[in-house]
Amino acid sequence: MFSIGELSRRTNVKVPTIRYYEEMGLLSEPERTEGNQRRYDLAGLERLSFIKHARDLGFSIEAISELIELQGHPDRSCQAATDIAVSQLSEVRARIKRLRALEKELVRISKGCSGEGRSEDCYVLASLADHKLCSNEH
Amino acid sequence: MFSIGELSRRTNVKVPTIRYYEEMGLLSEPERTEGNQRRYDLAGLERLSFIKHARDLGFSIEAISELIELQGHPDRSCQAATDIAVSQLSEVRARIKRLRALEKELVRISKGCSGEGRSEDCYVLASLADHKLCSNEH
DNA sequence: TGTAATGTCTCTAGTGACTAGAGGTTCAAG
DNA sequence: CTTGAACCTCTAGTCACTAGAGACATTACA
Repeated sequence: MFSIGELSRRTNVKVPTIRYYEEMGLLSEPERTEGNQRRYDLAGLERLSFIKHARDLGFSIEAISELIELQGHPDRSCQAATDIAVSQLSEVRARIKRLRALEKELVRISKGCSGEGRSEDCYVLASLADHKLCSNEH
Repeated sequence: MFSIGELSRRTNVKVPTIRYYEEMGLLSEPERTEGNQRRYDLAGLERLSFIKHARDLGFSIEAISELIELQGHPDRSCQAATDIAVSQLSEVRARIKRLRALEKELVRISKGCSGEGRSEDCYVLASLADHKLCSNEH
């Protein structure tokens, strides 16, 4: 049995975040000491590790809720879990694509100005003011 | 002179967002009709286009504030503007890097499960539960 | 056993960048 | 002059936390 601080250290999830997950229903309410402090067991640790890992991979709290639901029903089909993972993947890919366009644009804008001139003539500011100077859509 | 709705249509920025930008100090308070409705001129339109473009490129409201500050002082050095653009660029690159790691991981996890089995044996769920199954750090 | 330091409790409010909705007023077209 | 769309302000909600206040519990050490 460990305290919330101990759990925090072992999972790298901050204490208030653990309490937040509990409030959101991702973690079931743990046992308490006589003095009302939370005490966790191994199952609690594993559950939190699962959540942490999924969050690190960018899954939303809602998606994680669904995944946990599934874990609780080992006999059910795991199609839903696969769907969630696949849709998460395509979201990540979409974000990458978008960021690459931004990167290109920012490189172009940054290169245009040495930072030595007066802001009146700054290419960075001009580029932002006038979309027509942009090389691609975004 | 155009109304807030007209401005919204021309810039593709939603009406409540325009009001929000005004509240945040990005847009100066426009003239009003006798009936208290906002009326914008060309300067207002250009200012909002600038903000929109910068937001699309991922600049924060705060960064945009600074850029607008600079625009208001054409005689000042534009080093600050360049700095902001460069740091934005490196942030974008960092995000891309991270997302690419996640992408790789999600591909691996998704491939591991056809979605046909029972959730008990699902590789997606197993991967999330056990970080050791991961191929890389994240 | 006493005490001090650290940890934990609940609760409220703040973050960023909006978005939604209520309830009321003004404008432009016909 | 009427109707309906657009506009006004204000409050509250979103997501996933984070920060802080003020009170209570636990632990380490003397």
